[in-house]
Amino acid sequence: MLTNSRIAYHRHDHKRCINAALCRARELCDARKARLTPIRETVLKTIWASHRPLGAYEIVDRMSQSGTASHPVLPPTVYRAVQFLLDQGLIHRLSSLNAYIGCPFPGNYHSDFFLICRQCGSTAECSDDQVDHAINQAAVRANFQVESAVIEIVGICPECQL
Amino acid sequence: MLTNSRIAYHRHDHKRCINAALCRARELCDARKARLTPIRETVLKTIWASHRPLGAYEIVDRMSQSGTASHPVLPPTVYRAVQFLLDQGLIHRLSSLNAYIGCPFPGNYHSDFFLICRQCGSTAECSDDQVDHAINQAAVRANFQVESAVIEIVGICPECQL
DNA sequence: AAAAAAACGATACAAAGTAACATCTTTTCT
DNA sequence: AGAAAAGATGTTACTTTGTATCGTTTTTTT
Repeated sequence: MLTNSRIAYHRHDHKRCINAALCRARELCDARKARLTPIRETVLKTIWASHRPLGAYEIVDRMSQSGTASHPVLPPTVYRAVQFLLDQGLIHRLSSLNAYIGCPFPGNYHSDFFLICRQCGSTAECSDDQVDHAINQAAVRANFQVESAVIEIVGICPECQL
Repeated sequence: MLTNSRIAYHRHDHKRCINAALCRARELCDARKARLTPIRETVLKTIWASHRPLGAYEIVDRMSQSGTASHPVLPPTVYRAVQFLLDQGLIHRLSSLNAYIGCPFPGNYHSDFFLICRQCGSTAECSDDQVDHAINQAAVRANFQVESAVIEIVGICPECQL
């Protein structure tokens, strides 16, 4: 099972996470000749800077408040950047929260699901063959051709259980 | 595996589905002393009458157009009825669609996931121990305490594959 | 029949997301 | 380099989805 749950739910130097994510994003976009513009990078950084998934308007607010921009940041700007980041697989959307979270392993193709803490909001991403297999089995029995899946598990993370 | 996929994706007398669902709903609410009022019943019927999940405003529109009501049906009315039906387990919400669908086996406690056809919108509900088990295994390994899950699979249904 | 609780009607509003178009920047082509 | 095309951003206005609030009606309880 591939997961960032060891990190996501426990104390760690989050600045390193952010830096690593930005680095990796630059690498990937470079390789794909996709343009990771300043705005897109800032949106990605803003998302990563939060320990929990951020809604689009939270991103708008945080970017506006950070004061680094001369213009106010407007919704379409953020939604466009978010769409780019989704297309590049650098972030994921959590349907049940209308919110976005950074992908800890972009580039590697993977199916994914999320463990969302109801208490603190911390969210880990997982990729697991067993889960994929079980879903596929069920789909096959229903003669259903799977294309994509939204799997969002809500519960209590290890830290909040203490 | 418990599922209505045999029915949901194929031709059948849908009026019987609707009637059965309404009957079952009355039974359950009766037993629970929950009040299945005319409005709530109409909302449930409207949801069941559609072969695909319905958004709240689609319910508003269909109920308004059906002309049986003297007043126009307003959003809060529908949202309240929807909340009641969700509480009673008579319908489910599909987060990825912002839409609602009737539960084919209310009353029996069951975890559930959905197979949503990208083409025609038909959606089947499934309950499967293998899937539950795989998810739980993954959660245990992350020390995560599962409380609920949103599992929505998108793909192509048997009919639309032909 | 009176009091309490539950449901509903209506207005107004909050939150999430997008269409359209003008402007600016980067890339491409010659 | 300079012109043309493509891509990204700024801005306004709007659509869709979902709620808070409060007054009224209906149902239940006592």
